[in-house]
Amino acid sequence: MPDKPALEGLEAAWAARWEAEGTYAFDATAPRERVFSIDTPPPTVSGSLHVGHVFSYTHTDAVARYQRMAGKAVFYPMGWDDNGLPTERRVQNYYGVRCDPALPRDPSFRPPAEPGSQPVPVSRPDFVELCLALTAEDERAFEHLWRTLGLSVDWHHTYTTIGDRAQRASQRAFLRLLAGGHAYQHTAPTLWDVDFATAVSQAELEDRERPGAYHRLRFACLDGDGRPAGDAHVDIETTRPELLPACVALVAHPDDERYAHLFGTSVATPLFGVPVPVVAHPLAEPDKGSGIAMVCTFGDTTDVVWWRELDLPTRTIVGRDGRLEPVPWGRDGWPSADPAAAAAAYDELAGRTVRQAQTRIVELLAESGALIGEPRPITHPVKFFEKGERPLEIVSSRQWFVRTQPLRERLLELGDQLSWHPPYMAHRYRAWVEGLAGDWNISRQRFFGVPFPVWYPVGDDGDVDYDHPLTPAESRLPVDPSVDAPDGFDESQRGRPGGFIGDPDVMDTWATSSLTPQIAGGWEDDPDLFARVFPMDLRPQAHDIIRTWLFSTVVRAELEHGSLPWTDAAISGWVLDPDRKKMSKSKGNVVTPLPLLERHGADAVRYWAASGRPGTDTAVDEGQMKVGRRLAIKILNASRFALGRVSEPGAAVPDPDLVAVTEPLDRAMLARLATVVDEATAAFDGFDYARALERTEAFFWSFCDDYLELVKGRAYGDADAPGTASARAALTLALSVQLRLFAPFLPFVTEEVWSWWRTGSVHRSPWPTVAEVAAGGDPAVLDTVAGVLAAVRRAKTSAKRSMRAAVDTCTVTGDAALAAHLAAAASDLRDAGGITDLVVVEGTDQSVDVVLAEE
RNA sequence: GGGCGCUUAGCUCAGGUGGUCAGAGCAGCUGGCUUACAACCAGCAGGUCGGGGGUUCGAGUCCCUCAGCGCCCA
Repeated sequence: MPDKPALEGLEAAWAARWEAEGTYAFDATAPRERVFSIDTPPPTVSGSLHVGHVFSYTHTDAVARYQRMAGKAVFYPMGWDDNGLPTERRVQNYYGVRCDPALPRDPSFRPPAEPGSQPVPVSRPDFVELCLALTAEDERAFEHLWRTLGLSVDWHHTYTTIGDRAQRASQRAFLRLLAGGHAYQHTAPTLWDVDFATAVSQAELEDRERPGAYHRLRFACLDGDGRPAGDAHVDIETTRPELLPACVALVAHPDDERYAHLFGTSVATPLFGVPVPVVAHPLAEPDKGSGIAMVCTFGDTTDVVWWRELDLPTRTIVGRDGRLEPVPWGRDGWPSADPAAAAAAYDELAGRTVRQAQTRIVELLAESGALIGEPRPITHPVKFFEKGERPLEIVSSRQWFVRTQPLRERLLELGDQLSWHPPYMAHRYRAWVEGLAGDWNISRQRFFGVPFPVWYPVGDDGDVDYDHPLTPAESRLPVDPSVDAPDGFDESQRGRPGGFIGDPDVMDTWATSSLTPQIAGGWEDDPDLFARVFPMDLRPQAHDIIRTWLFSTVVRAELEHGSLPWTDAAISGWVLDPDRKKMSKSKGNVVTPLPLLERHGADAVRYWAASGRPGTDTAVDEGQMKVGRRLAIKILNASRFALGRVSEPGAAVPDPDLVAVTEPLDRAMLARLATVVDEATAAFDGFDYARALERTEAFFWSFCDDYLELVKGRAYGDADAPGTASARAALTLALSVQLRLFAPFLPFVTEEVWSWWRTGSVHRSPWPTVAEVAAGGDPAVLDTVAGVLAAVRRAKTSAKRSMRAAVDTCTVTGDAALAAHLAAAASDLRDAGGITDLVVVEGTDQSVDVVLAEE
């Protein structure tokens, strides 16, 4: 035991020791019922280190440490999410490169030393190499952070979301979805980000308010023979006049009297003379614009619904590059009353971006007289890719989908079966599942992801047969169809008639990370491990990704295993900046964690994090960290004092012995501690780490302030005296229990103190039980005595005297119970208060009268 | 527009099933070198628990309503 204990250096020393001794190693022989498995969120390693990581991972770590001490073999792996767009973007910016999948691999390729003004095109294999190299570096930075923070993960169980294991699991799961009819390929309206050149799923959407303008366009009514019906016309209002060539119908609400007479008739689009039907649908909003809308393929998601439900034709004009594509007017589903005029008008638009096309078509419409009045500015919600900067387009393209629509009822059931902490988070999931608008698009037109393990035959005529995909045997996985050839073919046949082509796409990042329990748990690769850890016990995550990560993981576990992936979901809040504002890179208020750890110490930062209640957004608060640091120092000092009392210098500290605790005051303290153990245990069982900490801490401070002061004198006494033996046994027990209660929160300082007098790690010692400290004591004894001691202190303070000042007489008035309490601990109270004469008077009122000795 | 959460001392927050629940820490103020700790200790002060209404013998604690803040989804 050091003379002057300190916190400095504990992190490095104990982190190394834990690693060397395998303190947090998972016992892979433990039966399932003794295993507690955690589906650790894999941090996006291409992102910056964020104090939010420290916050939520500390919550999980506290729970993991509790479960381990409670006797569970804790499966706590660490994953790295290196897959996907964030890594691509970081690599592009870091090296100044751009992936061009048309290029072949360049064996002599070296990345530019400095990013130049123009990105250097590189082949897909070379680009992927760069991604792997950079993420490896990022992973080391994260691992350093986690070790400094003291996460009790088993570093022998790590995984990535793009490594071979992840690819094998993702591809195997995909092949099974395909075989089971849960995955299908379809040319369908697809939300498309022009800048990223990729499809986007519903989960990645966000609405943003953008300025726009209603343009009032006049459509001529047609008679039964498709000729203009005199001057009859109908006006619609649209914010996207450039999509007029893609118009396939007008739609109004079925109950809208104004348009009822038009249902079933046709009208002609201005400029292009395309006959389109007027139809009724309840999603048309009578008080929006003129109440009748133009349906285009496709302007927004409502268009998609109308198109599907009303069985309308498809005329898409926006290409994947966000420009208007050529249109064969008068042929192939592009009817027009005057194809030449339509083509002439459209020639003005083709090749332009949607923005440019809008400007031009408004001019054309104005010239033709079809634009009624001036455009009317409005602001309205527009759909964006959450990472994108241009409004999404909806294009028609070939994509892989997972069928989620038929699962909705089952998914709601599963949501009900999952235990949510805090419970109200279940609403987020339910609302999302109930609002699902379509199946899950899992194709992404990107490069750094898990490829679809699929090829397509190329016919002798050179046409690709998408309807009969070629798939590999599971034993071949992982495969990269852009490099590997399908069974029965060789590489020379790639892209040739009679040969094959590989599916060029990669999977949505959620299609991979929705399998984290399977990837981490060794699904099919290590059946023994998998049987012991799956379904897992806990999914910890933040609330913003309930609709993505949590939802998709539930979908995959249901489709592959017919069960929930875990029993409990612990949803953490966000970390806000010190002014309680959401942190974001653009605001520049992101707090990085390492300086905080260096300034205050890991235990102190963990204390702050663990004070944030489950699900509650919490501000970065260095004040709380300072409190945590003081707590850690207090634990050092109080332990040094207690251990210095319980044995002679140099002698071993005796084992805690409840039987030796005979004094009522000592038993009272232990009885109080028993309730703390009870509350902390119950709180942890409900994943409420913050409550467990708060109870433990409150007890500890009163233990130091009152109990330690009260037993000081007795503990210094003759070792053979029963009172001294009782005090020493109680101190030993109380210290042992409190160190273990604090261990999940303050792993470094508790381990340090534990090492002074116990063998083994505090983190592998059993969680304290009520039975350890239940001596049948009456906690009121301690309350009463501490109350009188406080009154004595008050008297000294108000007399501006030192705490050492002697008290001539202390007269306590109270009922019989109070008198009994005082009698049981009178000697300790006199010692602690410096009281010469302690007088107890029985009476109905309660009071403490203190007469100080002369100075 | 719908859903969820929050609104308790200057600040950050606790307050399972309604009855010493009006609390803690920080900040503030006043004292004290007390042989574990001055990176400490002792003490003091501090709020009509967002507004209004209701249920009840009794409501931060349940119900309704209004207001503000935040998030999610349309």
